[in-house]
Amino acid sequence: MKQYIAEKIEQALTLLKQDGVITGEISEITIDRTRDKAHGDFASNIALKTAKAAGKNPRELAQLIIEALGEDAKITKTEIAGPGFINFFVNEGEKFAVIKQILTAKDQFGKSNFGAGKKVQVEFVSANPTGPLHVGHGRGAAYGASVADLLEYVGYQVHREYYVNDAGRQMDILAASVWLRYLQQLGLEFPFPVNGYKGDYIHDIAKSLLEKHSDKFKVELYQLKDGLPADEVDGGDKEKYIDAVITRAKQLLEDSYRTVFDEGLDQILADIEDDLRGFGIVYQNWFSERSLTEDGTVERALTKLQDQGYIYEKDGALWFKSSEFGDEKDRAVKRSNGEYTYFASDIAYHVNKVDRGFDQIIDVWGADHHGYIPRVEAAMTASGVNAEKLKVLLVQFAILYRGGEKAQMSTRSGEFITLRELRDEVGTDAARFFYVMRKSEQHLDFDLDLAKSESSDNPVYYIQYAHARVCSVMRQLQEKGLTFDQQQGEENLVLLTEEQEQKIVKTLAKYPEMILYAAKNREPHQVCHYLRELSNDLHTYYNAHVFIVDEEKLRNARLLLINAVRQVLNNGLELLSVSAPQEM
RNA sequence: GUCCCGGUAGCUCAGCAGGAUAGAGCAACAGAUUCCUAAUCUGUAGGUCAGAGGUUCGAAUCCUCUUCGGGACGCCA
Repeated sequence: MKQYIAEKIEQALTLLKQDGVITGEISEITIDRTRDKAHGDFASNIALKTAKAAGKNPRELAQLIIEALGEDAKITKTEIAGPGFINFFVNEGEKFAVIKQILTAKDQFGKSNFGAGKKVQVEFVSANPTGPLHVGHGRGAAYGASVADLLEYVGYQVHREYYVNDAGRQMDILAASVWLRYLQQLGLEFPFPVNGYKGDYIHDIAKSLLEKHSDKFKVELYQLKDGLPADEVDGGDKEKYIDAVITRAKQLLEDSYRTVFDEGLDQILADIEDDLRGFGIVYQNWFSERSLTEDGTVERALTKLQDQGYIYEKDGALWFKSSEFGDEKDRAVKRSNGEYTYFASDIAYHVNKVDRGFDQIIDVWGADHHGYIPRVEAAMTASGVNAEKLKVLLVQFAILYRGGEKAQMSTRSGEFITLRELRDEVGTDAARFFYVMRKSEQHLDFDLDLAKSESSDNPVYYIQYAHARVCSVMRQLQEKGLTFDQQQGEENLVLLTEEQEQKIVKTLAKYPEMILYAAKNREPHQVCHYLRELSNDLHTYYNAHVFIVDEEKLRNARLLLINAVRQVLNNGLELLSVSAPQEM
């Protein structure tokens, strides 16, 4: 309907332009749903916006537009209001059309082909596989997944990808940590490095390494310790110490180092994948960073930049002239020790993304990485790929609260609370919903007590209960030996004259617009707010009127309406990967 | 110092491709159940939209400055 009115106005304006009434530019046509019923159903400010170009006062122009609109069966009345708004009153029967649309389209209602099949890649989470996902990763996971799902919903071809940082120093630290725990399990006694990974899961990985390979990777204590610098506890540098341990591990283990390394990587990655699947997230691809180095992609990407003169050497390291492309300063791509930096593989990765033919590339990053954006864009531009295809979405931190207190640390291990612990505590539904409830660039206060509570204060329960309530009414109908006659309901929708019914119809009609807006702006929180509103409409209606009335026509019309509500609640919840229970 | 995000009711937040009287939820207070789930609903109260300028017929929304809070500024990832 909104679209329909916009088109009508466009026609009217074209007409006026032909007649020479309007000479200047016509602004974009916007149609708003009115807040006040006295202002009709829809309103447009087009006369206000175009007044200057037309050289007329707004009300005068509005009158001319209305005249040019002509008669229309769907619109019962138009009027000029305030400074020059045009208010539209829509035919009653026309408003109910959405109910039939919902029940015909079912779970397809709200979907569209706005994206026209364009290929979009969404990369999110991409946490280092050095340990289980924690609650800090949860928001990026829920947000990235919802954005991806929204885009798919409106017709994009979406490719979800997890970039696995399976190379680099952090992974070496992991491998060394696993090996040291393995040695300790074999009876070697030595203090664990200050900078090593100390989580319980490291012991588990070491244990399975021991089970699979027995003492194959065992060395004597002197081989391990001799000649190593001091760790922090002994007055040394913890960074230098752990690097020396890594070097020693590689020397002693030789080819077996990779086995130890992969044992840690594979187990943690399997855990992450399982965790995310449990969180309702499935990727199309897990992209290995290591593969970029191994197949020479990184080398080629850097050579290309070098050939164009964007790489230079300083202090034994290689630098990319990102400052020539808008970055604050130049960035290192190869360290003086000969290893590529993370940035080097990221250059290769982003060029690779574009090469794979995506029309749009979306990276979901933590807000603390925002300073990283200019250098990646600089690298893309310097590499001759279109940096405008990249859109980085930043997600602010989520702070967990329990009993009014911050609860970032896990009470048991003293480490960060894992995502899995969170899901166990509040459930996947609540976690998915709470994480996307706020605008992504807004800090999120995640109230664990609220997420767990089975009360109307909890928006998840509130919405799910609205869905269950409709199902419950339908069960009641059956118990009373009555059947729902959809056909008769459709024929009698005009009987829905109560204000709560009118409100529901209005809210239902907004769903597709809301979805499109949310997708275009990558704002899944819009869906949350919408679902709460629709649920509120339903609960209000429920309390004000009985649906299963004796009068058959009215009864079926009402049941039709609440079934439409149930369908839309179901669609919205499904989009957020939150379940829509039949009963609670 | 530079850059990013934020400041809206006591609290948590919507609204910000400019539009008509700034909205929810929680908390507070007052109510509603012989009736489809009270896991619900209704009502009351609550505001210098951080502050100051500017653009505009019109600003919470756009621009500038100030201020407060969070974050980022590595040969880490």
